[in-house]
Amino acid sequence: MTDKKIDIRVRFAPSPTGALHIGGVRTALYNYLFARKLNGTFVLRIEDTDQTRYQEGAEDYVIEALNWLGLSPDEGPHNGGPYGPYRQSERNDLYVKHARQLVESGKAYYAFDTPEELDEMRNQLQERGVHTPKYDASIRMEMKNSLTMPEEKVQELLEEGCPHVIRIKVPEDEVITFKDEIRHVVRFEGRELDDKVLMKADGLPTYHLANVVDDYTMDISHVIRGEEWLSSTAHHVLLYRAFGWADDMPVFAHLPLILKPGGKGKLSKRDGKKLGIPVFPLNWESEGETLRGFREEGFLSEAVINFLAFMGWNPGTDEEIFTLDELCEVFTLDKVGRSGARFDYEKALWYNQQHIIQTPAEDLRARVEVLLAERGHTPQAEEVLAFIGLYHERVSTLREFWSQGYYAFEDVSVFDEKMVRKKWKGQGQEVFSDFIDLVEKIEAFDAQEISAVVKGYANDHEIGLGRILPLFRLALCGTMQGPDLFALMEFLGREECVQRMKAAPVIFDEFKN
RNA sequence: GGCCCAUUCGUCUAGUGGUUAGGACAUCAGGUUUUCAUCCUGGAAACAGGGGUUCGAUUCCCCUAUGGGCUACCA
Repeated sequence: MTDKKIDIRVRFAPSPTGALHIGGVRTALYNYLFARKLNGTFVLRIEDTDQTRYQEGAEDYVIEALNWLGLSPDEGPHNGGPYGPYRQSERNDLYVKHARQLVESGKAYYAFDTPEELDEMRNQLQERGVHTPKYDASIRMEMKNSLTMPEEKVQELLEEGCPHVIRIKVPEDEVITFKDEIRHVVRFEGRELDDKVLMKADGLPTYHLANVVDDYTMDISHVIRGEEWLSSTAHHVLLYRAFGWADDMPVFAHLPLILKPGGKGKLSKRDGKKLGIPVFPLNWESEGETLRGFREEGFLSEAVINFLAFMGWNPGTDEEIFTLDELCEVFTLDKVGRSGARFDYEKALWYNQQHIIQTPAEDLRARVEVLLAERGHTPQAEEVLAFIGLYHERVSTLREFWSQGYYAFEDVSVFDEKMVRKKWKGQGQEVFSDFIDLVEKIEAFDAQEISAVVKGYANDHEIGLGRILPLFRLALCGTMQGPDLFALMEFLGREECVQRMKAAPVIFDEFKN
């Protein structure tokens, strides 16, 4: 390694082909943690070399997602930096220059084969019994390229604008080995590798070329990416060698993939829809449908981070709950695992619950207020805080503040019919109106006082709490689940409580019929 | 099919040449609670299989099986 690589520089390099999915977020996270831990630089680079898959808004989505998660890049297309531009579509001159250089030095060549000719080649090879036909050393001398055609002819074709690509000329008898931080030494034989396209017919580079040129010119010290890139790393190593940059190659670290919860294969963007779970950080509108994100689903970014960090990494201790800052302190590449991890939404919910509990109500307020405002409620800050207090330890997502506690702001819309039938009878039913009168007369309407009065009365009249309290709850909430009854009554206030309790018998009687 | 990577409870994982193989989620059973949740206690639950190496392998090596990735002018 030369001197210029002593600084830690890592990059996250998504392509703007849609919403960033959770596997990409995990890759970004590990890059970020690694950079922070070692006082390095975290670069965002947009790999938009595929015009056909480009999607409007995807780049903004990536940046918004990273910002929400707290993984803001130090350098990138939106905030610049000394190594710009950070969009590959704006760096094309660089790729063209380097590709030509490779052709001139004999490490790459022009190829003029049409898609039809390539198909034909593959078909022929398959007929000869080759399972995976490749454009490689064994066949390249039979194709239409600058290796097989006279130089004048090549020049002529180039000048008349004949569609062509540039392919790497893979050295047949070279052995490619490289050290992976996570998988140790990986080895490939040159004869197994195909002559990958470096520059496409549309004049843009493929991932392989752009990636290597950018990582080198941006002084990237560590390439931390998904395992799906492990195989093509062989080509990347060849490219570094061809350019004469072998001594400045970044360190590679290939992360285990995130797998589907139940089925086979890696987690895909479709799985979210199929399984009803979020697989994106933020909502993403596409073709008239909304793909749900963790944020909109009611997750705290810290919980998503914590959950993701533990998919393929662990701190080596029993501790499980970490903030982003804490993760930055303890993260190391050598604690990253090697095998794929199944996406477990249940565990994600648990992390979220833990983080919600850990977050002060005041810090939750803004997001809960949004939730309430969506339903037309704009209570005072103090009231929101009291509401949060009621449900703080009971929710797994922020959305559950509403689904569990809507009746704190609106009339009960659903009554648990089965429970009503079970409880609206006998002694409880007989004395219910006595309790309404009792509640109506409580002076200081706070949880402690209500509890004392109600319990005292029940005790004096030998009424089982189990007969009367469930009716209170059903009248006020419609459900048997919920926070402490007396705290809830305090929140609702005397007037509201009495009103609901007076209305209840009529509703309850209906269920009886 | 070929190449590459991997393999500890259902899931995420810790771990060591000699351990009662540890934790967490989920699950089950108790306890607490006016309910549910939280919380507490406890239970069930794993080293893929076969060969080696070794006094001894879950741990090291090989093979098989299984899983995953790649195999595009996509990244």
